Amino acid sequence: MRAVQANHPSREESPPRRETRTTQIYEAAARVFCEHGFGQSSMADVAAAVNMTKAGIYHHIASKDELLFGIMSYGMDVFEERVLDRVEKIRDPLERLRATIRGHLLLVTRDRTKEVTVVLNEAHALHGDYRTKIDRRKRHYVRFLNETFRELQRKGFIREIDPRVATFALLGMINWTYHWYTANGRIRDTDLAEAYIDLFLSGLLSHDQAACGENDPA
Amino acid sequence: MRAVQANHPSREESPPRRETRTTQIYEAAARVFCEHGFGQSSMADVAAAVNMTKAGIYHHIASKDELLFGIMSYGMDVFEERVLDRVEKIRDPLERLRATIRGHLLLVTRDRTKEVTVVLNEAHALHGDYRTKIDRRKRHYVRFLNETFRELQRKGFIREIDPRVATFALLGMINWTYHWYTANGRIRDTDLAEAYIDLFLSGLLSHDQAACGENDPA
DNA sequence: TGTAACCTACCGATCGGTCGGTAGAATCCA
DNA sequence: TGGATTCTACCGACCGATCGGTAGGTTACA
Repeated sequence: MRAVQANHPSREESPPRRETRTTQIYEAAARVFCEHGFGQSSMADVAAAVNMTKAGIYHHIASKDELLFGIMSYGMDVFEERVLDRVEKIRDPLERLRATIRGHLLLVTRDRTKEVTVVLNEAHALHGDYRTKIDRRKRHYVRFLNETFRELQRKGFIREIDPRVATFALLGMINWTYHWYTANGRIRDTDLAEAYIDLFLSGLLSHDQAACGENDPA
Repeated sequence: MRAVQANHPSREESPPRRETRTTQIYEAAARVFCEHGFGQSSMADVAAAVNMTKAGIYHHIASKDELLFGIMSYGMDVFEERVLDRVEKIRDPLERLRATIRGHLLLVTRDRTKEVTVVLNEAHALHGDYRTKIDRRKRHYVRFLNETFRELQRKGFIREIDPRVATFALLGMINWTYHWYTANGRIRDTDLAEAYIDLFLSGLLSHDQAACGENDPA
């Protein structure tokens, strides 16, 4: 009943999320949904992941759908708080783009917040109002990227390319990492971020043929 | 009983898939799984999509899991037949890469075969032997890309970069398109393919800036 | 003593899957 | 040629299990 906006963590509070039982449920549910998918996970699975009974967690949440929405809302909260809100303030569009790539990628690779991954993975499991609300926040980010590319183009930093193509190419590169990246593998996430920035801005081809030669000594 | 390998379309037959009832079920199921997700779709939904009863479709398939595996196998068949098998023969690594990007992207955007999308979307819904088999085929493609990047590097066409990073960046760009691309939108898929090739190889920066522009203000 | 947190026990609905049965086309044998 | 037989494709009815969710009691703490 009440839970929808009362219980889910509000945006004003800062990164160290208050550790209530409700947030524990959110976190555990995010892990479960992430591993098996929303449709394949039962509420009993979620309950077991927090060492409670199914009835017990229904004291804290209103429904399975609302739980998913709460998780995604929190995922978007984290993204906006830790990435979008900060980079939007950066004046220089090129530096803004670099900071965005870095911030967004590190958020996805540092697996603390499975909620972010759920946002990417279970978009089609949300319906109605819930879907609309999350989509609106996503679209804001897409528009921000589009606008940044347009500005870069106006100022002559980047060559002619459809901003939407650049936007979705970038989002694909970054968001896809949750399919393959493991934190304890051989690739450090900070290295990956810089490699993606470099790859996206300068491409893959050698610059030998360019007049001034390359400026990054490997 | 028998269905597992007897019923799913074999690889030797060419693109125009024989239109049996079984393949109709596969196609309809792929559409349903694609729209609502595997876990959220019931066998009754699948049955309704081919105008049959649930009992009726169980005459053609063995289980829901086997149906998913069959769909993914067919998706991989199509990908290998129409893309991988062809580009593997190309000698020149740069042209091979271009052809791969083009082929792979057009397969994802031309929405004839929802089976390919299911492979991308429902990987975690498969288990055991089924999972292993699909994963092996995917890994073959990843290795092919890795190897191509390594060859490009050896021959000096591309600059120093971890081949795995390049591989997954490329896969992300391409595979992510099914999240946003609509065939009847304003972007033609053939244009998108060339734009991706260009973006991935040459990057985003204007060429006059790329090489001699400012040093990275780290 | 009140209230938040949590439990056991249970609900109706739906799930994946199976049963016995049947219409109609194909096949076989005389 | 034609009746008997078999096979393919399918259905309505149903199964046990599990689903999301709830009613009402118990416990712990203020």
